[in-house]
Amino acid sequence: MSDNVGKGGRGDVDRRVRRSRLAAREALIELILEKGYEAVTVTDIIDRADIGRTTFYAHFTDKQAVLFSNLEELSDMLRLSPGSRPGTLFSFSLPLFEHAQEHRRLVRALLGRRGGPTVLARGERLLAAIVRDELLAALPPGRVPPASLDLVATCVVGAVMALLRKWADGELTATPAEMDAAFRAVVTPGVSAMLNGGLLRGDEHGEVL
Amino acid sequence: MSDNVGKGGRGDVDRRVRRSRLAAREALIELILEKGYEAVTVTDIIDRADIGRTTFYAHFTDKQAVLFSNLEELSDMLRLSPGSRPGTLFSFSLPLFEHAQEHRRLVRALLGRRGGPTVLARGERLLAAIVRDELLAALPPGRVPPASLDLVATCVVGAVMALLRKWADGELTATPAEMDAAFRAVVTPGVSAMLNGGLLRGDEHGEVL
DNA sequence: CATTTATCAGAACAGATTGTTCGGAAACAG
DNA sequence: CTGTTTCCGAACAATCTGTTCTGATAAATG
Repeated sequence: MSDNVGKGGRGDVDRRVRRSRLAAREALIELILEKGYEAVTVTDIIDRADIGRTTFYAHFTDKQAVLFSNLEELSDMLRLSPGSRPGTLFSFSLPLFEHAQEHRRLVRALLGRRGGPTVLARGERLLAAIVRDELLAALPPGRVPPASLDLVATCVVGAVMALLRKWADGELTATPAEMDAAFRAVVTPGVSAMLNGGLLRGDEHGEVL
Repeated sequence: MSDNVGKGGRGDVDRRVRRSRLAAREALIELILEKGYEAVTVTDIIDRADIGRTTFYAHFTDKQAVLFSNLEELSDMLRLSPGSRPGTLFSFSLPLFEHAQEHRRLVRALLGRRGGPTVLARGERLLAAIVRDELLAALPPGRVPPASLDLVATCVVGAVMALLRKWADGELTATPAEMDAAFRAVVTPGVSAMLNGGLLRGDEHGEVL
């Protein structure tokens, strides 16, 4: 059950299996976009995918398992091109938004308002790891990582994900370049100041300028 | 049904009604913290709250209705003290985090990982309105609101909500003051630069525009 | 081509959840 | 005390879930 690829371990899965699984995944995406994740039932999926109930439960344990199966496709997308021009913070941003546009349909189903919360959480964790690494890498050599590094990373991830979500839902019309520019303009000055200069002396939350 | 307070419109609701509704709300919170929102069933609620099935559906249409009923308590909490010392951006931040700590249990149930996504969306909208107003107010007189104001507001809201969520889930241990400081340190420099200086000319690595 | 093997469909199933309806008991208000 | 409102308990149809059968069918193998 669940996700076993089969005996060979290779990509040489039975053609029927591939067909059934793919049908279920695509059916779920369509249905999410139509009704929202919560409202989709297993019965809906097998009806739309035109597969038997038995077949479904032979490959997936849950509705959620199908979702995760789809998520891998998306997470492969995220794990691309670190780019990493060395003086540039958050170089993942632009490629991320660009690829999101190419796979907009999928992104919308998974990350959008109609998508499930679990996927969002997983996406956040994924991105958080990337951001954390970049922050550590961008730290001037010799500096100890500030205690508030987690806080900063959380802010950054939150900002990116918020942009991505609102864009996927159509509440935001912007090109990838615009979103990248806005994100970077908001976040980069503060972050690099913290990395190079003092971390966060309370600057007694008074005048911020 | 649903949410009518009664004839008087005052707080003079029947004691039995008050009792039943409160019992349902508190039961839901407990159950969310135990099992997560999705897993909670109406049967669970009425069992825990010790009210009849009929009674439940007499007061709430849905599981979600109970959730929203709880949300009002929280949203009242957010709609406090604009503070608004006039040169200070995002003055809502510290009070927000402080009040979140006071009502941590509620915040965790509603906004945390085990909470429902709908509430989160509503909370975001609420916060987005506040942020938008503050951005417009902080704009130097005469300047036209940049086209990317929505993008910026989205980033800011995303950062705050991300902090709040991770903190509620216990994945982040920080005092309200620390969270406020981190949030402000990350976001404020970039935002005020955009408001006062040029909007988003892509400071090097972008050539956006 | 024939055989063996694994996958598939269809139906039927128990269990759980939802939202509704009924009659009678209890709490409330005047 | 009397009439009204709310509550409870039970029972209900409808839906969804996850499992289990049996027979059909497609694929891999010799």
